[in-house]
Amino acid sequence: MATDQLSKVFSALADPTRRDILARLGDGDANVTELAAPFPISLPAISRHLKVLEGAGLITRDRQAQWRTNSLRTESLEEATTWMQHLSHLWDDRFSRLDVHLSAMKQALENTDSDKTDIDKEEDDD
Amino acid sequence: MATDQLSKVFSALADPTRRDILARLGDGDANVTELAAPFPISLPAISRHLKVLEGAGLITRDRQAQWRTNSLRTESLEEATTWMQHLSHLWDDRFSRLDVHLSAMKQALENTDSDKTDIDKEEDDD
DNA sequence: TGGTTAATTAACCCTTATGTTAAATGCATG
DNA sequence: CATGCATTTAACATAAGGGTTAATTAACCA
Repeated sequence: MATDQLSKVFSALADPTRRDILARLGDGDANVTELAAPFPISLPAISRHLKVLEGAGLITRDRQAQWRTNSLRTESLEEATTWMQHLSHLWDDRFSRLDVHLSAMKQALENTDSDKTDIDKEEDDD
Repeated sequence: MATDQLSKVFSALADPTRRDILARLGDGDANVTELAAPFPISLPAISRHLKVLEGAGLITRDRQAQWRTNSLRTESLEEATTWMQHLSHLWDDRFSRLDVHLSAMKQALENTDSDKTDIDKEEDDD
């Protein structure tokens, strides 16, 4: 199993179901049953996915009554993003061909941060 | 196995050895033996890691003679970074709404003598 | 052709991941 | 206190991941 946090984060993000869950949480907190609804897999499976996300620091969970509210937490995500950008920049520094592409992409994102649709479009639920 | 590209990328990044390899490639192209050198694992293991990285589109490989030059390729990395940033922004957007609420509450708390960080999460959000 | 070097593939082992169903836990309430 | 609802844990099956050593492929060179 992944021992370091970065490995945990990437490992957590490697599953489309978990990415879908995160995207949904980006839209607002939700409990387990609500999160499970759109998926064809069992509740225990979702419960375990949530545990993985929590272990990666990507969500926090709050027991309220018999419900457990799940909330997005972006610190870990940012840590991972930073790592990736650092790598991109290493490469850019050597060849600086992708630099324009990257900057444009970043800028585009910053300009449209209220665009809250279709994060995860590859939908791999079999 | 991960079928979609994004899953493959994150899955590839979930392994510290593979991340180390990528970081090293950020410093310049290298062949398999060179890449394997710093690691305590066998050459076939490294070879397989490289295959995973290639499958995720994170490196390209070029057979030159009996050597295989491995090069970083950042497009996939950027795709993944974009996904993560998008998610972060979704959350930031939501959080900034919450922030107003928090500031108000903080102020209220400062007016009283309480030091508690007992902050309501927004519950009925949509 | 045969030898050397670089890298991969094959066959195997063990651990982890992901799913299932059934049982258990936690909590609210009649 | 029994019942119901939300969620987790247990026990299990199976697939995938990552490592090993041994054998194989590929390219170069004498």
